[in-house]
Amino acid sequence: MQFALHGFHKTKISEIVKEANVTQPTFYLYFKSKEAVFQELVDVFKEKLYHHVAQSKLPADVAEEGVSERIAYGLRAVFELFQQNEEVARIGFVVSEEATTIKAQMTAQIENNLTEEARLGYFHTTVNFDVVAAALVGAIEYLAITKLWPGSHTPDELAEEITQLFLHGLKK
Amino acid sequence: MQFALHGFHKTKISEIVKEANVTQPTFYLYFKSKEAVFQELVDVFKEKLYHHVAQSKLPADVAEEGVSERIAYGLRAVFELFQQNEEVARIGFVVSEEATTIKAQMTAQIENNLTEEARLGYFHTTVNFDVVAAALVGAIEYLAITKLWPGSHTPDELAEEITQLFLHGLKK
Amino acid sequence: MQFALHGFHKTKISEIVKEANVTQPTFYLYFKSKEAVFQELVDVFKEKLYHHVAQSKLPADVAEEGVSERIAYGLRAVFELFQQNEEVARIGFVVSEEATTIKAQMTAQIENNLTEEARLGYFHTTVNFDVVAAALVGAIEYLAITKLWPGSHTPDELAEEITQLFLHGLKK
Amino acid sequence: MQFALHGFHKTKISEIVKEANVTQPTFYLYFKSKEAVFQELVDVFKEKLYHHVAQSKLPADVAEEGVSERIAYGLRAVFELFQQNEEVARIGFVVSEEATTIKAQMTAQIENNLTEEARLGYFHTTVNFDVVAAALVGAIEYLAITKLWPGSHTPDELAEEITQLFLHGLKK
DNA sequence: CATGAATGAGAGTTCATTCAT
DNA sequence: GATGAATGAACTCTCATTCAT
Repeated sequence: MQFALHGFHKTKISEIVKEANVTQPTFYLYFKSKEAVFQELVDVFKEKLYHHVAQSKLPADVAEEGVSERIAYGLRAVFELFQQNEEVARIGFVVSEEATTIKAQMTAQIENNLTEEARLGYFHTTVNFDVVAAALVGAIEYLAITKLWPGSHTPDELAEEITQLFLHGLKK
Repeated sequence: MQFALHGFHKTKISEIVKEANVTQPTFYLYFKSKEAVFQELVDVFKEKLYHHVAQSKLPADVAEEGVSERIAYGLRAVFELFQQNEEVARIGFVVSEEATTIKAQMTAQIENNLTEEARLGYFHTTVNFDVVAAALVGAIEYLAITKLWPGSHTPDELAEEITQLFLHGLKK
Repeated sequence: MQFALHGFHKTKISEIVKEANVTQPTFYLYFKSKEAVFQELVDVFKEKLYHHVAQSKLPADVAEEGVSERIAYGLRAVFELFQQNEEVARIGFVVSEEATTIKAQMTAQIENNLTEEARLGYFHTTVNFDVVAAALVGAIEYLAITKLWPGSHTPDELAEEITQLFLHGLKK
Repeated sequence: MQFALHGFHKTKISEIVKEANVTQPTFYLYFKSKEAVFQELVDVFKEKLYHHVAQSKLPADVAEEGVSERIAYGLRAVFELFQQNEEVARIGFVVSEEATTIKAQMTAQIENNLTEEARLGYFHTTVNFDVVAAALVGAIEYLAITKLWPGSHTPDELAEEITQLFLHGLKK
């Protein structure tokens, strides 16, 4: 899909329809406008993302030793969603203007989770969780772009690495 | 600057000149083309970034206990650069097409530094440094956008938090 | 065609399309650019001219009394080409910048022919054939403009007159 | 002078003033408009041409054997004018729109002279003098462009060649 | 007298969008 | 339901021309 590759402005209707082997008027038979298709794609992603995130919560009574697993699980789920819906994720998470909002929401949710878990005593509290959450979201985005979508790393690998890093750090 | 806010395509010469209270031909008195101004801004940022990064390297003979300091120092330097050159950084690091390349180079450099330091025995080697480096760059970008530029956090705070996080992790 | 009348610069797309009763974008539906259309017209003329000139050569074994005929034939062919393709000829031979080159090539070819024929002893050799060739090309151009295209003279008449003049001169 | 090289439309005021080492407002101190300068140059040429032509008439009682001389003399005078005033001649005789009119007038004058001389019995009357006159004017223009201004031939050489050609032709 | 700085008017071009068929 | 053909509106850019100083 052209939008995912070139963003909104560089994507021309003429190219979209050429790729789809239809004519321009046909496009307007199915979509109200260029903006509308784009928005629809963003909405599809949002739908998927929210549905996914809602389902990816592990039960609340996870034991201490399960925290790492829980985090890895959630990350893997996100990366898998991104992998299986690359185009739509690229649009909704990277190139659209709404991406800002979407990422903000995701950040808030992560911050919540972390705070909750910290309250349960799993983490030390020398860092601010809003910063950590933002760092995580930024990391996820850039890893998707540079490691996941090019195919050099699997969701599993990335989830493991990031979990390890964010839980234990680099220091020996 | 309009470019920093809206990117290249949504930024119209007509808006730029309206903001500057001049007419369109005046723009072309000072700049060769829309593309040229944009590229010049990107170049200015690149220049600053490379110069900065080159200077922010601590001496190689830093003692073990200095590693944390070294990393915090480097991060603070980057965040300060971003803060003092918000517009140009936004353009060069976020909205330009060259941003991809610029971030890739920065990632490579960070990976190098980390690998070197790991060889000196400062870090454990259970994570891949290319992933860590990418995670760091992604984190930096998103923290700049959501915490630094809105003004809620200082370069110092962000550098401290991120150093803490990346060195020691969240786990108690 | 506006180009033939006003040349490249004074011809505006807005006028072309007004003449054709369409809007400006329609122009770009059929032509790549203003420059491209113009060049295409020049190329069409060049193609025609070269093809014509190549074909208008009489056999080499023409008898002495045939030389006059040969020249008249060649001239008539050129004038006919100009008459039947007035617009394109005007563009390619008169108003385009490439016209200089095109006329230079034609001059060279005529010079060749004359030199060859002189070597066969048909002409006296008290004139330089490069000057004669240039004179002929200049004459052809200006006669086309002032006598042929306005319709006051036919290709045949012009060819006869010029042949007569260039072979025998005015002197009694 | 830029006009002579590039014609009216491709010549920019900005280039003219750069060449003259003055600023654009200064230009408008001395000339009313771009068009006005151009027209002034054309007028200068016209003035020179008419003055010249008026003076270049040999006495009417020239003897038979003087006709050739008379023609050569007139041609040489024209070529000399063109050589000594290349820029202005290029403008007035080649690139301006008025050139058409100027050449037409010159053609008419030449036709007159020829007709007169023919009436005196110097020429045979198997050619139409309007065609001959046009051919001569066309030849003069193109010879000036290709032989005189590039410097390969002198006015004298060109005048001799053309006189020879137009009086006696090529035929042995 | 000369100029630095600016502009009105208009050029070519592009693109999302829509009729008539 | 689908399209060939067309367009309104907007864009970047240029250039002859003119103020305020």
